[in-house]
Amino acid sequence: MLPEKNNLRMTRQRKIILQELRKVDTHPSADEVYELVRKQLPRISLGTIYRNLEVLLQLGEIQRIELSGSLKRYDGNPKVHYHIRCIHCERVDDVVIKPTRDLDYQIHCSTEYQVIGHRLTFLGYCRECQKKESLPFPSHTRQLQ
Amino acid sequence: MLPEKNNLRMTRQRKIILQELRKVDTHPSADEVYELVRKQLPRISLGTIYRNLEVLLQLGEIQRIELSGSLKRYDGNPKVHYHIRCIHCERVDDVVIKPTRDLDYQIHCSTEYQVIGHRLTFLGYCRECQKKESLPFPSHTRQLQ
DNA sequence: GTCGGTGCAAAGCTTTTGCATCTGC
DNA sequence: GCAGATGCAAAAGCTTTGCACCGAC
Repeated sequence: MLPEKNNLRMTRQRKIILQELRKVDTHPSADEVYELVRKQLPRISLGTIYRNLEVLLQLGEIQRIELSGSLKRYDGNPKVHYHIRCIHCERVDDVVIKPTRDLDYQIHCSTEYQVIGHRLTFLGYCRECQKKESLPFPSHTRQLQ
Repeated sequence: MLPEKNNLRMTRQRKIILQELRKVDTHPSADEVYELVRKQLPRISLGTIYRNLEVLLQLGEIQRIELSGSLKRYDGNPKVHYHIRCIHCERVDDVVIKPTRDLDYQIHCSTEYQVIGHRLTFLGYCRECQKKESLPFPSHTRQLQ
């Protein structure tokens, strides 16, 4: 869905924010998007970043990942897919398995909710963090934050 | 796992916070826990709530749900289970299907992550919100925040 | 020309933290 | 009595918002 269809304008700022998000696979936070976009538009404000991320989200052009500790992360890939997050360094990667809607139907039947979809995020330690000595807790107490 | 095992003390505050969380199934936010506990301990501070929620989380006595818009919600049920969230009123309910670890193994094999577990949250409209006229967006543009 | 968008700065909210005092054990 | 915990208040994020000006269509 394109901005023009909703009385929205495709400004330079909006275009470059989307462009940068499509370019990376690091699932950046709003502040990281700000830093990326600032290389091309040094005078852009963080408020503009937030406002445009919200617009692009509502248009379905991007996704928001909300399981990452304190801040939200954005994903330039609008297609439904799953993520895996390192609970040590907070890095987020895409997961390659194919999403299913079977579960949604199952839940629709067992609750009174009108189910729209689901979010599935795996948690674990990434390759780099597995090598580190200083993992915060022994395995039996590891919390799935 | 009990506080005593970790050089931690079972203070009145900590005990009542856990008690209140076990009592409700509404997945309250930190501020809502504060309001619940204040009925019994009017002089407790919000800082104490946050510190204790963090301790109880690390002990595995409670869980934290982080998909709920701006603020985090807490669940007094420490067992692994899934949630469903209303994307209109932000209410969170438990889902009755049995969790599986098959997926974790599958992901472990297809990524370089050491997988610890997963979080699965369904999104939709609760019974009350389905009745409301003013749903924010037509169905084809509904975003899975 | 219009009205949506921007930059800037201030405000808003949630969460964390420093510190003196208190209290479980 | 000691170390962990608390209450209070201030600070620290992240995010939103008011407003005057700008620029896409």
